[in-house]
Amino acid sequence: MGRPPCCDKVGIKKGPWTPEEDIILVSYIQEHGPGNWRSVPINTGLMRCSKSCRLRWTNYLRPGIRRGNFTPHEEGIIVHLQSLLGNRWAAIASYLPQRTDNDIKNYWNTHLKKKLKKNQAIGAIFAPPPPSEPSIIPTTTGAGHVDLHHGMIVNPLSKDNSLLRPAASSNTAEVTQLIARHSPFAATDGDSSSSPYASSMDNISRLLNGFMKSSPPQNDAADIKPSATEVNPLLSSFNQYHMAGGTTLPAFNDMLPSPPPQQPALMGHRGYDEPKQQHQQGPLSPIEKWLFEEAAEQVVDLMDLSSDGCCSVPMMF
DNA sequence: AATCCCCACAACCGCCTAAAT
DNA sequence: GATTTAGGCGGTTGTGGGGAT
Repeated sequence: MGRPPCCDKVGIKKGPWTPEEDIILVSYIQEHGPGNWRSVPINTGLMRCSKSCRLRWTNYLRPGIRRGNFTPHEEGIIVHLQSLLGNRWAAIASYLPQRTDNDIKNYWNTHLKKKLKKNQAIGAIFAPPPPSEPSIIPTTTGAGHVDLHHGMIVNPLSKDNSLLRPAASSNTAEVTQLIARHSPFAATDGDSSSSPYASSMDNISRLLNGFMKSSPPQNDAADIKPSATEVNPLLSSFNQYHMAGGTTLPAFNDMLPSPPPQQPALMGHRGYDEPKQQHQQGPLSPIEKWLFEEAAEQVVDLMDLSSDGCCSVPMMF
């Protein structure tokens, strides 16, 4: 009794969103807040299905997301989390609050997977890994990882990830802190994607600037800093909305102490109470902790090496 | 200059889950 | 408890841009 596709109604527009549609959507959400997506096309007159509206918002228009230009640190985090969680992009994205699952997924598929393959090949020639090393990192192309609870290899692509879940989220606070240690966000300015259109805050402010001519020049950076709200009136009003809803647009560091699901306040707006099935909070076992920290250090270090454009050291992936 | 090919990414599709009825 | 449906997520595809020929 599958649910029929929501979008096969006649008259539903598909394909790339236009700035005009974005304006309509943003305006509506600014007024009503995200959620109740079914009513969005009805109330706005957008010829889009609700799903498309939600996707457009969560992946591109939602304030606080960065697009493109993944830093080596982010790459490291993604690679590591992917090895831990498998292709659970939403879960991975929850640890990179400024990134969307779609973006991470795309980046993985187009860049990181290739890197891994390439460097795996190089590694096979130059630097065979010690056999006893726990293979929770770039072991591979993500074809397997160690289930921390059961000490077994789990295929993340398997439909049944149930074994993995507890391990992956056994202590999200610690995981978050660990990642925070390597977090690029506090210090690094991400610049916005080079894409011509469709870039989150850039977009929104651009859209809004159409209405508010007096908008000051803004940083190219799409990253959210507290000051961004001062220069971006829309963002400010978004913040007001978020505040009203019990959330705000915190700097990444502000979010760190609280793990998912509460952690990424932004994530709340995705609607994704990510790891729905997860969050069995509990202390990391010593081995988990060791594995995780060890792995993260290695990945981050390696990513640093690889980002230097230095080829003298064989990389892990 | 024209054509082809490859890559990156935005968007769609279909399945799953949970909430509502 | 069964059914319906909105929302969420991961996989996949379509398309435009840029580089190679």
